[in-house]
Amino acid sequence: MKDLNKRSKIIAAATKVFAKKGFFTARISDIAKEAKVADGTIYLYFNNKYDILISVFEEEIGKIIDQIRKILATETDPKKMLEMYVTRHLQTMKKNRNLAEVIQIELRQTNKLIKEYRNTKFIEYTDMMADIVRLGQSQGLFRADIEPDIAKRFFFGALDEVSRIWNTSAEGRYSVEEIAGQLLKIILSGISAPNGGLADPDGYPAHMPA
Amino acid sequence: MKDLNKRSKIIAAATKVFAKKGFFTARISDIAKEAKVADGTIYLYFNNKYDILISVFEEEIGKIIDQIRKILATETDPKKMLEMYVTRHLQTMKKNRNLAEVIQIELRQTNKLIKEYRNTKFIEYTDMMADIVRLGQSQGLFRADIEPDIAKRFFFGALDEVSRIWNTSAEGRYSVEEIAGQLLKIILSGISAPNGGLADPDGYPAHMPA
DNA sequence: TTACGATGAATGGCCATTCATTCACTGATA
DNA sequence: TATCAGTGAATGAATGGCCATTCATCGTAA
Repeated sequence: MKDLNKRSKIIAAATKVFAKKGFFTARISDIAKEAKVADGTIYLYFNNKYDILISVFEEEIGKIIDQIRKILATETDPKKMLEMYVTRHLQTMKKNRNLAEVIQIELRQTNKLIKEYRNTKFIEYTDMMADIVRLGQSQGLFRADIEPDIAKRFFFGALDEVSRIWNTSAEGRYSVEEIAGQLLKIILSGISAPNGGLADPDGYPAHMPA
Repeated sequence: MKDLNKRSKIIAAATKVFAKKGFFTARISDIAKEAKVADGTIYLYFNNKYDILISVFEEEIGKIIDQIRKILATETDPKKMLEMYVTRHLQTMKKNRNLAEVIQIELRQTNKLIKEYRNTKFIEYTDMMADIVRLGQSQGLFRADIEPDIAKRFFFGALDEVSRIWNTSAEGRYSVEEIAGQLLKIILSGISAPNGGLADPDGYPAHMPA
């Protein structure tokens, strides 16, 4: 039987190598060397280079989804949930820079390479955020004139860009907690209902979906 | 004299091709064909493939910077300025999908390829946003406990992710105006001072830079 | 002895880059 | 006006290097 453990060893190695060199400049032989495995061995576990990338991505995002699901289950307050999501995301990306980079690459390149591939895992992940927003809205805690499906993109983009910076520049000026705190301030006061969810004194018209 | 016009023709072609195929899968011959020029001609104007990418990026970002500078000069209210920045950015990216994609690629790949390259144009662009935030803070309009240098990343990330979606999925559900409006709601109520910039009733501690 | 995972050298294709050659234009000469 | 070098841009076929993928072979566990 093929060694399941070896598969994860390769995935771990690939994550590292992709992060460091980027998908295209990474060589299969780099991954093989990092995993302490022969080049050919990789093809016993994966169809081709793209397949490795996708596997890395899905596996890792899957892990995060599970973790965050578990955490969110312990909470019912949407504001707290948002806080948990953001904090957890940033913590994970900080701890695992490589993963953060692979997400960046994958998100922006794969759909050009493999058109058939619909990134369900990623959608699942960001939809969790949209669901939290919806929950908050139904409780009158979040403003009703925000579209959850736009908000989720917005928030994910913000989180992603922040962790991109960690990896790119050596900007260690701010701690995870500090950044998470700042983002949460903006997000929470950005979507909170002005006065508990009744009228909107700022005069923003409520959004009407078509 | 070398034809200056030809240089821009190549840049335009490269923008298109990079956007469609991504930097790495784009072939020089693709760009040449798109620009209606021989392969070799490209090397009369650029040193190599990366050079084309960087030139595309700087040229295009440069244009946006000039435009936004001009627009901002007509305004003194930081809230309005923020609004202009966001709207303009989204409009530009919507009108020129290719540019949006090139920015994505460039931002996430080049620094792996060419370590010497410090992306000053991009920094200049996002710093404009940080400056607006600072201005608003000095006038007591924006909350003082937001770090402009974190906020700028956050906002840029959000904008960028939103325009990524335009290009990736065929999500034409929302109009530019609608999305800009939503983002502005979140951003503005996210950083506005709770009560005109005096005390902070929400109990957020003011941020103290180290 | 068999079966099967692992190996890594060899293959083949791709494509950035080069460069010998062509082309187009200028202006000097008669 | 016709002819002829001289100049430098433009061309695109050929080169060379790189690297994903393959597969003949090896080692080993049952």
